[in-house]
Amino acid sequence: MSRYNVTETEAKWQAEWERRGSFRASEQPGKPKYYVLEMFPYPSGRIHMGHVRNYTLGDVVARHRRALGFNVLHPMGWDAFGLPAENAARDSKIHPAKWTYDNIATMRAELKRMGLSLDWSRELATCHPGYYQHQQKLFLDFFAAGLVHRKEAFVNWDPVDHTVLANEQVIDGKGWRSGAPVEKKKLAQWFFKITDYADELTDALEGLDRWPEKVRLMQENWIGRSSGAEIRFQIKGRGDRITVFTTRPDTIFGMSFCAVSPDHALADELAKKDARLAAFIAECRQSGTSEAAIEAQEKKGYDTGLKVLHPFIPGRELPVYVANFVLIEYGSGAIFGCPGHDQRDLDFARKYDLPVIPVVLPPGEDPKTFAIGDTAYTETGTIFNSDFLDGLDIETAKKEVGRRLEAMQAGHPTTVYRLRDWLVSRQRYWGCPIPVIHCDKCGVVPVPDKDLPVRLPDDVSFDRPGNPLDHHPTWKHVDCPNCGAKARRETDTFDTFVDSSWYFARFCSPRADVPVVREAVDYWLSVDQYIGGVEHAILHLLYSRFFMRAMKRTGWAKIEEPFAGLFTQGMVLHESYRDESGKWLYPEEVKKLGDGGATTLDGGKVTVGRREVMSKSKKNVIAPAAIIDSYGADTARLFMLSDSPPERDLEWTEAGVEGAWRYINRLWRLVSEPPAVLPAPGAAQPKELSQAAEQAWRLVHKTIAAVSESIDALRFNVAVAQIRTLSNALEALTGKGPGEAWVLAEGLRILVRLIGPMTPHLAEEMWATLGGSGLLCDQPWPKADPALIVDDVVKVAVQVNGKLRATIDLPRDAAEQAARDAALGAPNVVAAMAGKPARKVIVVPNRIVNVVV
RNA sequence: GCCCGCUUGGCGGAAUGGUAGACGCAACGGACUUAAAAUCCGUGGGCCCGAAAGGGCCGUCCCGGUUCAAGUCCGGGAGCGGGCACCA
Repeated sequence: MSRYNVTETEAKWQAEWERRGSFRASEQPGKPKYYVLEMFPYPSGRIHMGHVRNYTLGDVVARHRRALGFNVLHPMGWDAFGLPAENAARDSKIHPAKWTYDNIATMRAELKRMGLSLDWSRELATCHPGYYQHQQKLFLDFFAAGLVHRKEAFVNWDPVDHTVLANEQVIDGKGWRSGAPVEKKKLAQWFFKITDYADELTDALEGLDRWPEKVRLMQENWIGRSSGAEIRFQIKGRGDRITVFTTRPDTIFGMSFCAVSPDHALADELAKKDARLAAFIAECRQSGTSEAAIEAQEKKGYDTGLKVLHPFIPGRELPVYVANFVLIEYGSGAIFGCPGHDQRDLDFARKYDLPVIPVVLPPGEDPKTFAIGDTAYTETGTIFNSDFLDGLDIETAKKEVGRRLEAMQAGHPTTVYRLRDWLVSRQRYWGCPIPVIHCDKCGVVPVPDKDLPVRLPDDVSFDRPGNPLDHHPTWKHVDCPNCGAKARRETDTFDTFVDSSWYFARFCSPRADVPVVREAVDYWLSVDQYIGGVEHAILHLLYSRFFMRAMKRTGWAKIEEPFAGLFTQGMVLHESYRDESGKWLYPEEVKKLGDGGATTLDGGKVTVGRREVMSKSKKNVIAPAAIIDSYGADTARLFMLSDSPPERDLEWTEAGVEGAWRYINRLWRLVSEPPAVLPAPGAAQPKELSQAAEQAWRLVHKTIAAVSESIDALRFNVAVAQIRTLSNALEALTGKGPGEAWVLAEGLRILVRLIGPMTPHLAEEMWATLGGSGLLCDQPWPKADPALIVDDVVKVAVQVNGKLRATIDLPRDAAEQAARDAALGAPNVVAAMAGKPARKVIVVPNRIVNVVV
């Protein structure tokens, strides 16, 4: 028996595809294009199962679209800048570039063994000057267009490591590596003005109808548009005002205090003359920003002694506090407090004994007796205790207050956003240098285009904490391009999210000496199907949407939305194992028992943990390379596609892999050792088909239709099930009856094309064995014969009072009367009706008859 | 706290409001084999009646509703998971 030789076969076809350049893409005006993209990997060292799943999903789409006649672009690259390379440099004395390029070489080789239909000629790495020089150019264009600014901002500062930390790197208020309490420090940083697009980025979400609803919602919440009013309160005895943002201007008559953030300019000013206030502010800055810290933290305030005047109540003065719960980043960094209708304000008012005046009356409450207890009232109601607002509903009152504030020039309706400008400066070496120069005379001077790229120096050391670019003896010292005086290079590099915000555009013209070639991006973009993990639902996908708009503004593209279709795949899970001492064990270090338990290889006790995301720390990882070594890429691909719907998490199981492996061998046996001699391609269809052959032939066509639909909807697990149903039926053909050998041969030739996107190597091999000409990957997608996908006789269910009582055979599209008569004549139906007359009979053609008695 | 999603056999999962459990995994019974692996055939939601053929009742997290008909639609609740979070 000829066993399927995976290793040889897969290598053979991979070489053949590469030799022919089967998946090279080029612009072909007039041909419909299709751009399939999976989120490019970070070169961490090895390919992991998450990658395998991601790229397999994308490859099915790419190969299917190719077969449908689309001009497909399916590229691959490397998100190659980032911190792990610097850590490796520090810990193992390997240069970040070497570490990164070595990893890329390893991972590229691993990826190539998966048989992906990628255009490798377009490969790019973001750490290559050939990529990042164009990023620098884009930055300069954005800068010139006013989309970039430099400003002082509070950042997380690690006083031990001497570096800024991202929010994600602050755990419980402490630096993730040093463990030192993080300080909020004001530093000059570079920002992209993503907030300029806050409205547009929100509004355009609605048009992204091929994005998951969930991701659109997350982005909407993240941008956090909320409308309300700005109110400017006059400070008593001073010329200036405090500007406050509120979503509840209707509760203005319930106001009992004003509060500003400890980081507010007014607090700063007052602290200069008030040591106790200065101490209070310092204390506020100390305390952590973590969830737990906030939860535990009490509302605290410091009475500045200042008073503000109520805009609508002459003579009413209200105290001004500096309060720890007011955020400088949101709104104007100041609030008015209405304790009756805001829980935080209520907590604060109770602590400092401030008045609580209810101004929204819940429906059915008596205005004379209604009072606020420990819970602020935030629901709907009627305004009272509020002069000219009395009796109005909340929405009307908001409008009225807005109108009056405007008339008094004391405020106006406005919209604020949770979204903040994107801080892109990082005090890191392994990133794209920000191409500006600081000159004492000229200020910030952009690096002239002719001096690009600003290259990273190779000779850096990592033996000191902080930014190696800053420590470099010569790199930062340059002459001002403007005045020629001694000046200093910017030593910050870009956040790596900048690199990934436009790589999909660079893929359209990856070797161009400009960031992108307009004809190429105009032809290929937007990405028709983008596939990746949901963990990028906000940052990467939002930044890319901003970048596309910025590129349009600067003339590099004509569209706003980079990704027309988005699919977020589930994660790959595996059981975890621990031995008696609690040490994590790799799956290959345990022996599985039949009852779901496990032992160590020498019989020791093992605790089987729940299935969770594969992670190195828990050792519940399976190396893709090992799976490909023993089962081949097609097996891994088939298992991942068939076991779970792609959007859900997938549990990796040895048994499931075995199942996929068995199926591949079974298909191969059917093709290599068919039960009868198979007619060559093109043989005419026999005039007569046995009943079995006829049925199988109909199933072939039904399967074409069903699989096409399933793949189109990315329901690959269903597509695989449908193909298996077909192969089960073809397998049952003996090849002896009239036409059976022909149906078997033609059915297999179609089956091979249907499974081609999923198990491409096996499909090529079967195609060749079946005498197909050319490569399978160049074959068009099969077409279903509409006449064959409907049966002449259909099974119709018969219900009595909604309960199934019989199944009857009827000619397709039988007349209603005929269906009714047949249904009422079925013995079980007669019995179930127990002699009662049918009150009503519902006939759904070709499906069901329901008799109501 | 706010927002969102999910819940179907032992397991992964199928099912345009129309025969719940396709397809597979694990399991069990059998064939082949000295034996095992591989392979092949068969059984498979629960309970009940029947020797069998077959039939009955219950069943898609819980409670209620709409409908001739609900896993699917609507209202309420529980559990699990995710996102955001002192956002005024």
